[in-house]
Amino acid sequence: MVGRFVHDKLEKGRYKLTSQRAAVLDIMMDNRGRHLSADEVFFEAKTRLPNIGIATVYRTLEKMASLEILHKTVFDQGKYRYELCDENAHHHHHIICLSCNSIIEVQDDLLNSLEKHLEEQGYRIIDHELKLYAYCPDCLQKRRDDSTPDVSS
Amino acid sequence: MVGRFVHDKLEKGRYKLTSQRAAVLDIMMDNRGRHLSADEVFFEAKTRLPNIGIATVYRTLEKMASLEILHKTVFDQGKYRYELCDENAHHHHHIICLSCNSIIEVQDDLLNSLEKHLEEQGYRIIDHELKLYAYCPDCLQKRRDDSTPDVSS
DNA sequence: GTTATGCTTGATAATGATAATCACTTATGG
DNA sequence: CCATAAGTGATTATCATTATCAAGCATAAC
Ligand SMILES: [Zn+2]
Ligand SMILES: [Zn+2]
Ligand SMILES: [Zn+2]
Ligand SMILES: [Zn+2]
Repeated sequence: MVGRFVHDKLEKGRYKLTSQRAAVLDIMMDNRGRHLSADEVFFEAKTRLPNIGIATVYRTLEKMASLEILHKTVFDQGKYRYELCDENAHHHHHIICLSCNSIIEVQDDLLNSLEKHLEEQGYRIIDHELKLYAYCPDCLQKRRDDSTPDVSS
Repeated sequence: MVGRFVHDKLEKGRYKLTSQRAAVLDIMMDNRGRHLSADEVFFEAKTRLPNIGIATVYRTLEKMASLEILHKTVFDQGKYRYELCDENAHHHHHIICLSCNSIIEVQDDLLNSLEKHLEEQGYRIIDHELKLYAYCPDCLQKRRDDSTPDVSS
């Protein structure tokens, strides 16, 4: 079920689409919008291919990242997380809730003016990664509820 | 040689300024603008306190980060890096050169409009971290020099 | 002083994510 | 079929960080 997008990139690298690689890619596509770690992918992959080895998962994730099929990043530390690349050029950014640790994606791209400023100073900007640390609306609401004693009890 | 800034934060946490902690802080102050890993700090600390243990360095860096004396982040992965916090509230951002891996600091803060936009959506933004990946002017110049054959030889 | 209490330290072991190794299997092309 | 290379699973190695633990050193009571 891999799309042309992924197919082309694999062929360009002359890599075979084995069942293991297909399983990993399927998992990533089934979890679009989430950011999975290698062990999470491995756990899910075991349910589809019980004999798959953890090393293959690591190798596949690494390879797909080098082909720019997956984007590799680190939110917390000591652990990489992967997600499907945006097919259309520019990637997105992330808000990480300081309370529930949920990761919300931001599509706004108001960084162009900053990039332009720096290009004028002689840099050639290739990519950027923005992480905003915040409290999400849900958590803020929950906090309000908690501090408002329930009158009915 | 620790400033009032650091002193106050230590006292607030009721922590003693031992010779080991002072050594680590001195190293961080002597390397203002750089981003040191635990082993780099340990190596330098050994020249000042030959008996200092690696565990103490880790503990001290961790403690100083929790007191917001040091800022802890990860540029490459699998390794934390530390730097002194900006005393005046808002922190800075980083440009990482894709060629020489140098880290250049950016003071511009053109992210306010994005933050404002998100606050309107119900988020409470606390902090952000921006990493720009680029080629620095030096590396771009070097590349130009290399591709221009030397006529005089 | 002596003693008790708790913070701090250094050495070392444990942990945990990822990378490397290696023997075995599976395409693929002649 | 045979040769070559790619891919896999199991296992080990690596490396940064954390946990453990006994000893050292304060500070404050006794
Ligand atoms: Zn939240
Ligand atoms: Zn994302
Ligand atoms: Zn450079
Ligand atoms: Zn910095």
